[in-house]
Amino acid sequence: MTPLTLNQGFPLPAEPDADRAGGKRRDSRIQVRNREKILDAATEFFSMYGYHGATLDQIAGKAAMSKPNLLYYFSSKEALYLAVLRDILEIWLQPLKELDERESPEREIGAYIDQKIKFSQLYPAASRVFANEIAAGAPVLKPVLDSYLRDIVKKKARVIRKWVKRGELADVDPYHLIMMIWAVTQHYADFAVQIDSLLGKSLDDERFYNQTRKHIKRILMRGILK
Amino acid sequence: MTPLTLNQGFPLPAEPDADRAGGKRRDSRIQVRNREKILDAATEFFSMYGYHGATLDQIAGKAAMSKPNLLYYFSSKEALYLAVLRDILEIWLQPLKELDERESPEREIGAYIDQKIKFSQLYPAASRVFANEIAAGAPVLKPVLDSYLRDIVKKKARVIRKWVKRGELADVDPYHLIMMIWAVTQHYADFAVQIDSLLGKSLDDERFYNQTRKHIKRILMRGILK
DNA sequence: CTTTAATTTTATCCTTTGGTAAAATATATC
DNA sequence: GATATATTTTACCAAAGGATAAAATTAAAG
Repeated sequence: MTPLTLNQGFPLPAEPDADRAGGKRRDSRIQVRNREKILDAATEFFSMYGYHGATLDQIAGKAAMSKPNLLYYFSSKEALYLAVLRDILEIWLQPLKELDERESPEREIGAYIDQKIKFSQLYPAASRVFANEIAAGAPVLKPVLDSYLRDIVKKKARVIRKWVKRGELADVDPYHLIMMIWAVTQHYADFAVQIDSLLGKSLDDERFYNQTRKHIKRILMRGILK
Repeated sequence: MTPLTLNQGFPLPAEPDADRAGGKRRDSRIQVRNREKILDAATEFFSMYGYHGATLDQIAGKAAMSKPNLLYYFSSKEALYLAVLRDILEIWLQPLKELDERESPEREIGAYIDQKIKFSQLYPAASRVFANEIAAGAPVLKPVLDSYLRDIVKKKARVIRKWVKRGELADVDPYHLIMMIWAVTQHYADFAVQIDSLLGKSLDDERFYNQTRKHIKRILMRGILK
């Protein structure tokens, strides 16, 4: 059970030293390296088995250390999960922040799609952890969605609306447009297995990656440009 | 742990009496009702916590019976999960099968989008279980994806290609098109929490449902029609 | 070198959870 | 209503898994 009760406010964006208890020594080389190894392993297993399904033994094993050793770096499974999510959210959200109303929508939205697809290519496991968290009802991320994400999206919706008003974009709903882009780009990471079954391809294949990218852009752009 | 080893062939489509052991009596009224209650409860919890995170106690509780009683109807957690997946796949796949090359792409693809969005509205939890299974690497469904689904999609890709050849559709890749439709329509079920955070709306709201449906169709259709 | 602090290992605990056994109760059939 | 069968409950078990304590080892500082 344990339906995750970490909603005690999500320190965002990434406060340095979020976990380490008191004011210990500074990040030793080994400290940094081990935390990274753990986070990588954790991302992999959380993405495969979800929060509940992943075990500290697996993660510790993959990170080549004992479970108590892992717990030396992250005080609990939940703390580790939280750290993973924080890292993901950071890179996941970055591209949206860059939408710039002073540029053309063609250029800006095109670049946005490119960046989102790139994220799916580079961090498919991270994408799945995120998807999992949301599908599970966002037990941990809910507060962030309700505040941080909400604000950014609202702001960017305004940018899109401006383009529409200027007549540079068809009359689309900004929110639905953003969600369509999210949906399509993330799909290639979250459903990679399915795509592999159907096409025998993955975004790792640079050829397929580019074909996918262009195809998505073409259809979406045709759909929204005037 | 227990990374799900049920890949011993997936009896599809839905063989009657897949689980019940020998040749017992026929489905009594109570048999049917209880199985249904269990499947509903299981879908809910699998969708929230994933296969590993959901517990038989939770599911049994929701279905208003004891855990051993549940195990009387489904021989194991895995068997239950499999039954849930089978039910989902059935309805998930149905609409695609109906794509008919003799009709216009506008009508057929439009209808397909409608049906997929309807599925997201009616069975959001089921959609999330499915998404979860795929994101987890499809430990159970992989064989089905590789055979059954693969064949159907291949067949329907041919239909789409025919439309392109006839000049009724822009030059789109059939596979990417199908996946875009899946991505966008499922997104509204799988990421419902996120949408609720950003918009305060869900597909349960008939108004929002229709707005979403029309919006998706408009953009996609503009993107692919000649 | 010592001494102190950081890191790792070993042993262990306690709860949760999938699953079983067997008794008890209900339901149906003759 | 007696007998057989189906359903449900109660009591358990063994394994897994998150977490802690404390000893052992390694690294750093003076």
